[in-house]
Amino acid sequence: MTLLPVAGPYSFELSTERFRAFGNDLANAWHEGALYRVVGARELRLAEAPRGAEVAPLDAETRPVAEAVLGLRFELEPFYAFAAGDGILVGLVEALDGFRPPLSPEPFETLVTSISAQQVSLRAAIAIRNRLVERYGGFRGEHAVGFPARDTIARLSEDDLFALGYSRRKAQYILALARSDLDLGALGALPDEEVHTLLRALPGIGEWTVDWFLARHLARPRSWPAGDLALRRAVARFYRPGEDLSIEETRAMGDRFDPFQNLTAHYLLTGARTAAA
DNA sequence: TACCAGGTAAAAA
DNA sequence: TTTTTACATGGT
Repeated sequence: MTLLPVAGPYSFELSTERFRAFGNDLANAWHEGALYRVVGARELRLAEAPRGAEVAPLDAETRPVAEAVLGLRFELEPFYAFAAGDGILVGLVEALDGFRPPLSPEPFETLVTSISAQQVSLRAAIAIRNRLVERYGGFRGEHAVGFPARDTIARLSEDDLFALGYSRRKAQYILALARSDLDLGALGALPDEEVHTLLRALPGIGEWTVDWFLARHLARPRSWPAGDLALRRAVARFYRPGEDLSIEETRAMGDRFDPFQNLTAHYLLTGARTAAA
């Protein structure tokens, strides 16, 4: 299946950069110019279509997933207008023209992925998480494997997860999340603050994890993961070269990007990775 | 070989 | 209340 993005600024190359930056992700697999992801019992293939090419419409189950992982839910024009008034951002949006941050379409997967990434490098996190997907995943496509279902994980033991390379603490966090009675799908109807309150009641889910959940799953425009080490460094690189920014300093920096903190964070991170501007 | 990497909770001070 | 420590792995 091939998909041509909707109208408006869009760069397939930049918007999918994240899926190539930290090693291959079994649940969001990149292979020869296309992104593969399992939806239900099918494998979705997302690639850039030639201009004017005939594109088969997606069904109601796959379309929202495709739009999420391709970043199509973000509108760039208002952000670009805002960025024109910031001497640093104006260079970033020019260098990254058409970049729309991909969203993580499934809430349970989003949180397990974040727990996997706590404290360790993203390459280490992907390696460990890939073993979870390989061992307990759902439908196996040609390139991608469906992320393990919440109830599949709920039935595992701490030792099962420890054997994959998770710390015992993280194994407990993942089991507690899977077994909790929280309706993760209902969080999207709540304001940012209530999502924070509900998720942070779970062990192992702190401010950073919820900030990224709001940013990358719920696409909340004002989410600003000030505790994120890579974001702190990216902010410093572009706005305070040579300095190290504390979490508090980084949080304070977020105010100047209101109400585009989420897009700004993604442009700074991707800009730092791709040596833009 | 060390040390660091897109945190969090619990212990210690 | 604030600071320090343990955590397991992958990459350099």
